[in-house]
Amino acid sequence: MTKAAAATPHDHAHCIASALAQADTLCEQRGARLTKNRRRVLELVWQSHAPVGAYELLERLREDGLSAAPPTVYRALEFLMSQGLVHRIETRNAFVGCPQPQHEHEAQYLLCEACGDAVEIDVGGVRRRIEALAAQHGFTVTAQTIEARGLCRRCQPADA
Amino acid sequence: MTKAAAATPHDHAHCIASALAQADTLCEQRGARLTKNRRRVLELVWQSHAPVGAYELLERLREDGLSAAPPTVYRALEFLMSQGLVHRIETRNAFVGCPQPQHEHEAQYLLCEACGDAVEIDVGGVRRRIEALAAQHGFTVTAQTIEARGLCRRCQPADA
DNA sequence: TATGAACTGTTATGCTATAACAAAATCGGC
DNA sequence: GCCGATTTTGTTATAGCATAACAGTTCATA
Ligand SMILES: [Zn+2]
Ligand SMILES: [Zn+2]
Ligand SMILES: [Zn+2]
Ligand SMILES: [Zn+2]
Repeated sequence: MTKAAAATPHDHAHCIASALAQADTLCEQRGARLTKNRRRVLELVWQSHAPVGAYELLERLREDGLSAAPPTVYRALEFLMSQGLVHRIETRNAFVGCPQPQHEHEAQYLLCEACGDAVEIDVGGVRRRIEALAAQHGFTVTAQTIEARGLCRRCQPADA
Repeated sequence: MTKAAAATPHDHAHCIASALAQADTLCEQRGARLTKNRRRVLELVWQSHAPVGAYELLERLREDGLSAAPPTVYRALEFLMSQGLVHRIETRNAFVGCPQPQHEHEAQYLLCEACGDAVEIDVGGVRRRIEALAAQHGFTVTAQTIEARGLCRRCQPADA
């Protein structure tokens, strides 16, 4: 790990297992093919709650002894994102698993600059507010990126 | 130009002149050194309202006959951003001039996917809403990136 | 004009992402 | 099961974005 451990201690094995199980179910339902590679990349993405770069995933794949090149990873990520199983963190050029892949959505994120964790949130109405204001400019919104950086609960300075 | 012309026809020469004049004044006031290179990069950034990549700026600098390498551009951009004269568009790895550099602020952007233009907006209260929700998660926000993509007024499909 | 601080030049390198094409696996109809 | 069409994967090469490191220059000011 290049970053500190996950901000919130918890049964992370459960996070991983749950994410993979959901992915299996969803892809089954949708007739999408969660192939071995794709599933493995998803599992690697879920190794932590901190977004992970494509080339770090590539290293992990290679540690498996697999033959892998950048397109291997990027294709898998493209598929996983198309299925809503993974989101891209624009301000980090990195990827993180989605805990709520059942319903399609764009995620909003809190990104801890100390431990690296990404927390997906839903700031109710914010997207609609932005769409409404955009409309006043004659602008039709099709996608939004909302990412906040700062310090998570566990990484607050001690004098808080 | 690699993109279509600016979405809104207007006296863009005025945009450029105004931006440079404001930059001169602000840097003067602040004792910041708006050197020749930095001023030239700012002028180049302002050639359009569409965010421009660092390497495109580099090309333009070289067309001036100047010796320039990537750090030349990135250093200038770093300075201009530190002075609030330029904002970075995360979802495009590109940079755009700020029309309101007097007061320090983080910008929110509408990005047209057709003509490339970036419109800086202020969605009142959205940042505070996000900060408030973050606080509920024990999260202290220090910076936010809010970028919406879609179609600007002039780029709407004809059947609208 | 000496001196330190800020800025710039230059070379090299690292990280992120995709193009292009060949090979293999998978699926559906026969 | 076999075959052609489609999808996925392998492989090589390259494009695009950003910074490290160090040397040289300019600038403010004492
Ligand atoms: Zn977990
Ligand atoms: Zn943290
Ligand atoms: Zn203009
Ligand atoms: Zn447009």
